[in-house]
Amino acid sequence: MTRYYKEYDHHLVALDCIIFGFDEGELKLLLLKRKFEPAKGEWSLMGGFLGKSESLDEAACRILNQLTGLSNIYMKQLSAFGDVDRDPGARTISVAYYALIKIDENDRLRAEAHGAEWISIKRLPPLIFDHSLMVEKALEALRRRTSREPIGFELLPVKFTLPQLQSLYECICREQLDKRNFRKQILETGLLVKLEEKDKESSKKGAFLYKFDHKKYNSYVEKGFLFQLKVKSGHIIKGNNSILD
Amino acid sequence: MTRYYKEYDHHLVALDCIIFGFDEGELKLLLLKRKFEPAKGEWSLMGGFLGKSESLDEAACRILNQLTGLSNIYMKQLSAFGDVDRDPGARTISVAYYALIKIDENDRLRAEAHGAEWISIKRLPPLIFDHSLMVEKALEALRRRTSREPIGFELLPVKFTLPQLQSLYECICREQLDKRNFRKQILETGLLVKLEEKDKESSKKGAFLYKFDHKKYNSYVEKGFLFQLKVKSGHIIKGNNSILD
DNA sequence: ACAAAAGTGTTGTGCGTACACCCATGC
DNA sequence: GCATGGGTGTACGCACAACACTTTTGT
Repeated sequence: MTRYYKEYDHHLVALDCIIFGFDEGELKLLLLKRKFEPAKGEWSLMGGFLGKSESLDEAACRILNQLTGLSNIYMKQLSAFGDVDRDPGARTISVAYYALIKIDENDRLRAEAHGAEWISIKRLPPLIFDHSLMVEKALEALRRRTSREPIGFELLPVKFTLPQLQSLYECICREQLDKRNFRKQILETGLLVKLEEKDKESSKKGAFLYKFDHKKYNSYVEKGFLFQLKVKSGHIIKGNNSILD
Repeated sequence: MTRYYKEYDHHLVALDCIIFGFDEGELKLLLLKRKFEPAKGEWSLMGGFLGKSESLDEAACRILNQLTGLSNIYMKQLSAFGDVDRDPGARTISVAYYALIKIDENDRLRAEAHGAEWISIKRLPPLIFDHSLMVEKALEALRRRTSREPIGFELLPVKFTLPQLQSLYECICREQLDKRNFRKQILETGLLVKLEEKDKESSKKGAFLYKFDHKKYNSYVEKGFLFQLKVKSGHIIKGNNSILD
């Protein structure tokens, strides 16, 4: 189909996925040890190359699916990374995506079968190339988006407790929240449905389970209502003069 | 330098620039009529292709410079656009950047020499390919960023009046602002320096000129202070289910 | 009975919002 | 002298932040 633009350079285009999960009260990333040169054996994001007949979004979903077996996942483009020497293997433009997934046992096992591991963002190892930069930017994007959109639920099981939800928000925005204010604020939205069941995993008393009312949320969105959780959406980073957003 | 990844597809990578300016009380875009096929003669963003030995950021700056002659411009990456058929000329990945520039006479003349025109965002013509989508996303990004960062000053002359600044913010957030509240809020930041001079262009009485205190702002940023202008940062768009941010 | 986590209301205050009149100047 | 746009202060109400005790149940 190339009929025009013949005289211009062509480039490898890669996709890299920053895969967020929430488990054991910690925000985690799914990382893997690279299985090929260059940088074989070092920690890396899950990545792959763009094919001729797939869009960027499709390629990102394909790559996420390869590692996790999951589809229909919350996934957003983060940014393109295009420094000339970012990948020592070859000039490669990488488009990074971040994904939010609900970790469960199946995913965990499948990921481990691929040599992947869930690692807390508090204990990240050094990553290859510019992957650490991607992770940093993904965290900033996650924080900003959390203050505009109820995306926390993408990281929790369908049924979750309010203490769990609060703990997740505390991880994302890196500060303690007041239990009463948090519950009031989140319940006021009317987007949580209280269930009859209790979860007794983490306390003797047990905490009521809730689920997120996606239908109601979508109807709010259609009406143009804005969901705003008042949460620190991220500090300006010292010396952050990058041209990247 | 390609030593690895030989078996993967290579792609054309384009850059497209959404160039914002503010003039005659309106937010404007610098658009041009395409000079080559396909879609010759139609309205388009300024664009170009990524070369072998330049980063994405560098290429975007080069392309902006070609059209405007300007460098050291406020410019941020918006997003990569990668639908398979987005450009009928050939499979092309486009990375869009938005730029904020201070329109002055010189720029205007140079732009016109290239067949470019400043067009109000209220009167945009249809654009080629997915360029209208890019513009829409750039506007959303501009609105969000305006609420987090004092970027309005990038669109005004070095010396500007408060009525001018207010008018700019009103254009960006699409609502009338109260004069007294606006002035109070913006002056409270301590980031504006009042000059002795007045601008008499737009009123008999004349309005005092101010300049933005970049040094003070940078020192605030270093200290981690957050600049927050309380302005509508953009509505959720109905049916906006794109995977793109 | 005690430890550990869940659940529940009230009060003060600071910030955002609403609002109306005088001033300076050119024509 | 009048029309045009620039400049200024206050009062109210609401939404956010701070805060402590009771309940349940497993051991």
